[in-house]
Amino acid sequence: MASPLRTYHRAPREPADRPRRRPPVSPFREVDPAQSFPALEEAVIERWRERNVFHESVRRREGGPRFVFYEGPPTANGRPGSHHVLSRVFKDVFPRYKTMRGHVVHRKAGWDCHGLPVELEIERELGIASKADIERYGIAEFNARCRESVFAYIGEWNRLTERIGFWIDTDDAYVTLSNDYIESVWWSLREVWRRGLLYEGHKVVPYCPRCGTALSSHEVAQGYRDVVDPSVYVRFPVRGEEGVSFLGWTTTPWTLLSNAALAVDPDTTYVRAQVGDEVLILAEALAERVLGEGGYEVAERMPGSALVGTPYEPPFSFVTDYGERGHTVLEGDFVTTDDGTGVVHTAVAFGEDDFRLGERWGLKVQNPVLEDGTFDSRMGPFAGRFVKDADADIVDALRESGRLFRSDRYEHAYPHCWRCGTPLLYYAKRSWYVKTTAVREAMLAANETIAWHPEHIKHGRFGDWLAGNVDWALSRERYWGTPLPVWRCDAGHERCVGSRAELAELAGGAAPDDLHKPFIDEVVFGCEECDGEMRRVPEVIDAWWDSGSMPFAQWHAPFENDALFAERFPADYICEALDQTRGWFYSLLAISVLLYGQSSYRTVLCLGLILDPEGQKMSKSRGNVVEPWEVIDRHGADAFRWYYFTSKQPWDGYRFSVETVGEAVRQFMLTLWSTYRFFVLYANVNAVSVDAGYSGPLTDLDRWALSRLQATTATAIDRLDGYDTTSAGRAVADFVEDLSNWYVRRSRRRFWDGDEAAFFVLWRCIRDVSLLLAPLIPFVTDEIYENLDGTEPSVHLCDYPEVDAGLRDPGLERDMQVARDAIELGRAARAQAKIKVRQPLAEAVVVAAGDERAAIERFEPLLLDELNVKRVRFVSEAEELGRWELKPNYRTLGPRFGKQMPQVAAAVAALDAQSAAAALREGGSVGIAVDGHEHALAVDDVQLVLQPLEGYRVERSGTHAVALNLELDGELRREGLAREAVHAIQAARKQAGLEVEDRIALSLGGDPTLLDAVRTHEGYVAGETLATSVAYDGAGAPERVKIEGRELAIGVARA
RNA sequence: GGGCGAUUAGCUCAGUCGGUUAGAGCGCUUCUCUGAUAAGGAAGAGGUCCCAGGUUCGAGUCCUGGAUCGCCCA
Repeated sequence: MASPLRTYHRAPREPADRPRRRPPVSPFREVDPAQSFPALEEAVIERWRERNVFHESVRRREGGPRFVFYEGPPTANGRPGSHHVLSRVFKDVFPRYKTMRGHVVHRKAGWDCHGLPVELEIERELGIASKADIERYGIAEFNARCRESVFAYIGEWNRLTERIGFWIDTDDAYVTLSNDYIESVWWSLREVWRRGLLYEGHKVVPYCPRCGTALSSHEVAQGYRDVVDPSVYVRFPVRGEEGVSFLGWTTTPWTLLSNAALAVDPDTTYVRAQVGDEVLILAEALAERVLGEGGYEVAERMPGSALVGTPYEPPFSFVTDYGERGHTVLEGDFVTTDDGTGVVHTAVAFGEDDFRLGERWGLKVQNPVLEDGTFDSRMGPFAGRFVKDADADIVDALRESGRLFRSDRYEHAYPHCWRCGTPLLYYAKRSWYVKTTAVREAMLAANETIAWHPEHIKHGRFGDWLAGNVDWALSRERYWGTPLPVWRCDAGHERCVGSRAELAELAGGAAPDDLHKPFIDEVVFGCEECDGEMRRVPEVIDAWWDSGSMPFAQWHAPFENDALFAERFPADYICEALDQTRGWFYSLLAISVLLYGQSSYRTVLCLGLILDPEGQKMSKSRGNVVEPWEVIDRHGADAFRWYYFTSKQPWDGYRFSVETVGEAVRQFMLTLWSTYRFFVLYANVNAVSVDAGYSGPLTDLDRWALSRLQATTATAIDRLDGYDTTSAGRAVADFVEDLSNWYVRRSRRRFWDGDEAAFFVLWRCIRDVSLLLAPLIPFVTDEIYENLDGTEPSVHLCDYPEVDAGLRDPGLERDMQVARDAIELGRAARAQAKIKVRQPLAEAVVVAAGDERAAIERFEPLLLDELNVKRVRFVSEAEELGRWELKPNYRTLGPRFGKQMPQVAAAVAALDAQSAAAALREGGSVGIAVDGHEHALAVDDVQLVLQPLEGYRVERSGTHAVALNLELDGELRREGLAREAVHAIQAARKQAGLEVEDRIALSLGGDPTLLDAVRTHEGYVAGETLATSVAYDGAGAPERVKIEGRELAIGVARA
């Protein structure tokens, strides 16, 4: 009797010899299943170098539409970390994508060279710690060392940049320290100056006493830390009134040494509170909080205005001359009753409110603190001490003098120098400002033109920041920076120099070879307005102005390259971490609005922080930093990139470790790789060549895969256009999953048989996936492309796939989904019945009607095979398997009935479900009455849910269900046993160490029922196990297994 | 103290316009399959969708208040 089972082995086909449209792409290079991705990537990099792929990818698009990318310059004086990898791969992916979409994307690298961090590094190297030390050491020498140090790690940066596949032109990088760059920056400042927007002001500024310089607001923003400061309540005795004191409050006791006045709010109610035998004056609203409930009695109430003018005794008397109104109570509009006592201690030189109050009332500015943050010689025992360190002793002194009312600890965020960590002082200083407030409205308008990702930054963090904009504190009293190009004479005449030529002309010679300090300071010239001598002011500028000037300064515009600048302004895309909101994102916007009245970027992607797996920020001090090389060496750059691109929306931050990247490899990269390997393996085994223009017959499964590919392509394009790698990547990953675990699994036999259509479809899908993902994971995709196609020298020189509408078949995709659902139901039914898939069953009963039935019928062979059943029987009515239940479809009925929904639901429940279901499934309608009105419900208005009857092996989902007939006859049983035997023989082959293609002589023995089953299906068994002969004399064969309690002895020998 | 964001299974994350049975992957348990796979398939366990109010016929989703965490600012 002929076996009903097919034999799947065939001899490899001869290579096809018909004409091809393109060169043969087979045989393919063999693929190592245990390929090391890091090693593969190194090889791909080598190939990119040899073929000059990056530059070629740009060159080929010259003349195409332009996509402008600006590189936010990092500083190369430290090692790059995992967070740099994050921003660099996101900077890479969209330029790559746009290039494949036909844009020309020039990518000029840049390095940020100036600034305090660089100076600090040198100070550490030299073992010095103050500006005086630097000047002693020599500014020329110091700056020379800074110049070297900014490129100390450039080799490492370039190595990492190349290794992670960040394509950027590092050979043509802009550097902010070059004379050309500085000159462009000067030009920008001169433009600002000419419009009267660059001014020197005397303001209280956040000041780092260690670095000896003021900080801009966006620098201050970087350095808030939680600290515990003293919180002291101090008596300020009313002069001439024994036992009566104002009660003041401060968290900076060191400023009490220069107390100049007290401030009260004129409209707030104050009280004289009797506490024991003393009287304290403070705001009524705060009395209870400060003095305790019942701890005092109110002796008198008065408005703050009644207190103004009252003289008092200051807490210390080192300096007493604060002018006429010194040490009296003043009116202050900033006084609140939020905390403290409502009586505000004022020290003119420290604090913005204090300073304004002093200006308003003519208080004399006495600043007893030197620029290094220590008290000057007037301050008695505190002279020479750093102010913050003196707090405790000052509190002690107050306690001894009886002035201290209470001392607590107060935890709050206080700004620290973002580089050196020293607590900042708010300190009255002269400083240069750019009047950005003059263009605030223009900045807000420009912000409207920017596409922010995530969107909430636009009107949230960034918009708020712009709305509350203050003038940009531009100057730094430091050494290594772009010199502020302002020259001034003793009479105060000012000249801002906007170019080297202008400077040379003024100085009657050449501009210095190096525009930095100290050389620039040697340039002196005569004043045009008086006979004075013009000397440069000593300051350098905020390095953020440098980086924000890159749109023009990278080209040395406007001195040259005007055309280049014009065509590459503004940027289409920039990307940095979220902390640049007030950094580069701001400096770019502010400067371009000042100079050009528009934003210098159209789209900006903000990236989140890198956290460790516990959600803690990664920092050297915590020791939880993941070094990028660790990840790259272990899992590879593609895995690293893939993790960043697809694990979540990038601005939410990453909980990150080497292991989480490994998970990305296992989940996706290996699936892709083994699908690819499968293709190559069988293409080579069968010597199949693929015709890229194959137009022969295709199965539904083939057309399904190609349709899914088109849908995936459409999604990828749509999402990448929206700067969303996360859903683009996930969509492609879903497709690869379908390809691997459905298309390939369902098509295995066709691949064994060398089926031309199957090879074409799989080839096309994998090749297209390599194109779709090339911007995201540029290495492995290039490897795959190279092997499968190779028309171009690299995948990165290809066009991004377009959607081929002709291959789209949404109906087919829907039908396949229905069939897969039904198969899943059947498998669940098998699992429930505990019947192995190896055991064939006679029948699957499927409840389905209409489109669903058509879909399942279409894929009946799939169903038969997946469920290992002999036939499918459809029943359109469910009576046999269960009962229908009717539920209202809220989605359609809700909008129609609104408030009446509960009545509708009741009416639906009251219907006779079986007859209603029958009517609806035949396309009819059913009527319900609501409030006396008749309404017709169509099939979409209800959900039909099948409730299975007891005692059936039924799995159901919504309107369809699958039941299995579990009855086994002798034939089914024999077939099941034959399959079990094959399973056991395969294991024995493996055990015997045979290769998969080895032919064997098989001898079997043991239980007669088993032998009978094998005899019946001998052809099948022999075919499956590659047996050239089967003997039934193997009672003594070495391998013994039990199949359903019966013994089988197996002997395999290489034939 | 203010602004912005987040909070969904043990973990990492989806969840569309508000629609009534909230999903996936990983991990775990059990079973299964294996002639590509470090794989695949099935079942199971695992959820007060941070809490409390409110709007609504109906809230994970919208509104208000609060909690916790992060960032930014004072």
